[in-house]
Amino acid sequence: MSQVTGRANKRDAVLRESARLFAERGIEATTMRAIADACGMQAASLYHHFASKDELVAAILTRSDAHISGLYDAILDAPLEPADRLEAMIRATLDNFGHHRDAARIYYRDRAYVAESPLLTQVRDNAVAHDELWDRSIEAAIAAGRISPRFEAINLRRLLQELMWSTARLRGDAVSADDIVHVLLHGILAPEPGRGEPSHRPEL
Amino acid sequence: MSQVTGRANKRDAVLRESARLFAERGIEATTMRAIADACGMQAASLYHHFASKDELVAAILTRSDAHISGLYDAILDAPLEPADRLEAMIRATLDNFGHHRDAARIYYRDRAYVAESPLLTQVRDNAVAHDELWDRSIEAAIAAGRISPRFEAINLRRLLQELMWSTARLRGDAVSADDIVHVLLHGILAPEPGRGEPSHRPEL
DNA sequence: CTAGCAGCCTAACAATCGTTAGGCTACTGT
DNA sequence: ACAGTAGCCTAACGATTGTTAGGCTGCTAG
Repeated sequence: MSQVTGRANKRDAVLRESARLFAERGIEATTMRAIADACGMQAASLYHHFASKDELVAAILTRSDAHISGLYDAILDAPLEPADRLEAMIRATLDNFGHHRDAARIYYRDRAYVAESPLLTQVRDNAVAHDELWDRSIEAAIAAGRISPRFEAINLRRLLQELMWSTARLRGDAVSADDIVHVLLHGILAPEPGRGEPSHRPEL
Repeated sequence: MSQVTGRANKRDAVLRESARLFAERGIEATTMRAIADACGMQAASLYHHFASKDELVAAILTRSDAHISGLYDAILDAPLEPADRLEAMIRATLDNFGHHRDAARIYYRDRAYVAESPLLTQVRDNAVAHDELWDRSIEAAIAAGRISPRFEAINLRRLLQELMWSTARLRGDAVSADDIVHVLLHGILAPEPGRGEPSHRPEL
């Protein structure tokens, strides 16, 4: 049981390289031979680790899904103000990008594939539950008057998701999660009368 | 002599249907046969209108590129305050989504393809010029103190572009351009004293 | 020591890809 | 009236796709 070095590492390498290629070029545009080349092996050898291309994709997305699901569960149990819960969910999503950036990009990019793959029913079911959590959180924040009245709940969820997911395409060190949260929140939170922004004094 | 409606319209139908499929499934994941099916014709018949799949993609992206380039040229010639210029550029980008939503999604999604296609050198050159305009506009707005000091110019351009482009994936009637501008601007503009909601009116 | 199997290889499969060849039909200009 | 051709068709091409078959090598459990 100690000879794990050359064993599980190769499988991880396949996962990592294929995720990178899927994210950059698309699932269907990335051939098994291209993945094998990136891993320094032959295409047929990939099938020693994964039964099919679909299963390889499923392994990438399932791992990321487990991570974000855990984060959402913790938020679900926490007693948070509506606006704080919303910020926590944004930060959880961005944290997932930090750990599974390529998986997030694949999920975001190849949505039609994700919607049709028979191996991703669990991921899709979780996504539905996550969407409902988003909807409830946004509606609560709206009810609490923390969101600009120009937005409707359902459209705002989709807009927020698109905006968040798009940042997974940025290089990890380019823009911090704090910066992204700052952009998103100060656009959707209703301005509080009599209170300026906590961090910076306005200057002109 | 336009008594037959299905004549010259067929080429446009191919452009429209293929753009829709490319945007939803990806260029390489969309086969010529799938495009032909969507147009009610045979795959080989597509080659009567376009010499190759690459040329079909190029026709879609070039048409969109011409539109956005025209909008940018008008902004370039207009005497605008830095923040107003930035808002005008955001609105121009969103306006392009309204007219060429699928093309924008293709350009945004299949970036690796766009970067390599020999038929898209003009589109790529224009994109470089547009990026430089974005950089200059952002730097000017920063110099004028209109942007939160937490952002660096180069990273902010990329962030803004990702955020804008991602909204092309939304249904056209879901979120208005005004709403998107509101989200973006109030996250990046430094708060102005004594004003609740800044409402700029840039003219083109 | 040796049987077994993990891990990789080469070679090849059927299916599908973008594309081409060639033919039919109906309209057009003269 | 008739040649030309736009617009579509069927059939097929070679290349590439995901995948399978079968074999070699070296480590490991008993």
